[in-house]
Amino acid sequence: MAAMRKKKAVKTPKGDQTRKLILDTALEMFRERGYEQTTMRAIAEKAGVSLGNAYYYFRSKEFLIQAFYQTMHDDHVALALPALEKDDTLKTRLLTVMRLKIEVMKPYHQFAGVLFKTAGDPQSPLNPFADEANPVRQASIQLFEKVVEGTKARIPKDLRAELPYLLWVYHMGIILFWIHDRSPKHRRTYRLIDRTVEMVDKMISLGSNPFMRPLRKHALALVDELRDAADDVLDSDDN
Amino acid sequence: MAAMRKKKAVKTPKGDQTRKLILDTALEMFRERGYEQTTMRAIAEKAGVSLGNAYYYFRSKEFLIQAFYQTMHDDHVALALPALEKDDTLKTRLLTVMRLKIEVMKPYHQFAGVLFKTAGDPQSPLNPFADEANPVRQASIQLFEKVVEGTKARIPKDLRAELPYLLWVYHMGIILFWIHDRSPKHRRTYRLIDRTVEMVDKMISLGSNPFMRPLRKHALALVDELRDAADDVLDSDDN
DNA sequence: GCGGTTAGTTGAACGTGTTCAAATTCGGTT
DNA sequence: AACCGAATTTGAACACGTTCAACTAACCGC
Repeated sequence: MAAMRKKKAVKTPKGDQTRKLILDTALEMFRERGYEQTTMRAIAEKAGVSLGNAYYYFRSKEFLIQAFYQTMHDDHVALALPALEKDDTLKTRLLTVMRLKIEVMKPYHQFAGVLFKTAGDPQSPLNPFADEANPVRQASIQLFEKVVEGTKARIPKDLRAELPYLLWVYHMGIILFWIHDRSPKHRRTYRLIDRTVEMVDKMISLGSNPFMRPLRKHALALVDELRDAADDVLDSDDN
Repeated sequence: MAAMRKKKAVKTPKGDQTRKLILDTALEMFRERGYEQTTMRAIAEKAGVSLGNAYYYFRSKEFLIQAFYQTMHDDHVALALPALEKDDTLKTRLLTVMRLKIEVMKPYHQFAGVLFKTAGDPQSPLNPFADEANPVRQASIQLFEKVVEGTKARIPKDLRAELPYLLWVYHMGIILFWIHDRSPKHRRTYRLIDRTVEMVDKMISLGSNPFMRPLRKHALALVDELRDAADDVLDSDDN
């Protein structure tokens, strides 16, 4: 009941500055040496603060990953929103958003392997799938709401309501692929995006057809159930 | 080139015994207290060996997870093979295998959260998706080969060839769901299995239809590409 | 300016995963 | 029975993530 959801320990501009300094330093070192190779001590030293101070702003090393997520998302939105002004079909809008996401994450490719380390652990507070209330996840889904909103395509209400979430899951899948993708310039990922966006677009058209109503209802019910199961895990609080 | 793939350090019956002792102790403690809460020191102490000795048999704590995978798989096969003698349709065979898998893993539900912790990290030698040569994965796919082999259903060659792998991926998805499933007696997972096995069966029938050949080719090509991308990651060796 | 409350900062200490050189045991050979 | 090399076992040492009690700085009402 009385579980607090506050994350930021920042209360003053001074703290904001220190927090940013530590995060920037950490991300820079993650980029250069990877996550495991970067120690909290090294981050603190390079940032010119004490070890304990780093823990004042980031509850654990893993929380730096969440901050990284947040940063990536902010950058992504900053690029995507203006770009979305121009596109109008669902297909082009989705394509734009997906490509920009890869663009934004590019510098962190070798570090990104850890992103999914906690994704499967229901206990982890960083699991983006298991925590309905996770603000990064919320914000991320919101972007896909914008992708859907802006289209004139006729999409049934039930599907339209679920679509942002579905697209978000799809986008997580693409990121998972990208993490493993070693092809030069991530060509494979871009090709996969091209192909799958096409497929997604077709499936939405198909699924919007009145004839598909029963199947669609069935499939959406299944999706709901999957989501419920994942979200039910917020019972246990600490640890 | 000269990368060695040996995992077992066991050369004598004595070693086998100690290895088993350590593994059994570890799994028992994982069951009771979970993975994080169980320290290597505690395992060693309870098993009556030294800390270093545990590391002689298991390169790291994570490798105990792989051994756990292996154990689960062995148990699963031991139950599944006899059961498969009786079933003959693809649907019933798959249903049997899936239910037994959950049955076997049941005692480890709360520990199982860590199973997917490394699943997303391309670097990890434990990632079952990224290591084509992983013997546990091989053996696991083999079981699904048996599921497919035993059916008389007409399945096109190209699909039949890929099907065991596809079913294995499907089964990993179910496990991921099960990990998050907090419903009493895992009812939700069993229901999901019932539903999805039905769907899988229908999709195989559908996909086997000659009319679907172009779409099937297309989809299988995509699957191949996904697999390639995951497997390409075995370039880097140590660390 | 002063006292007090909160924000921010420090570094020592602890627990845990991991490594390693040295010691011990084992199985076979002479 | 003595010996040798390999397999096994040991425990101390190290590095790193994390915690925490104590300290300092900043701010606010008076």
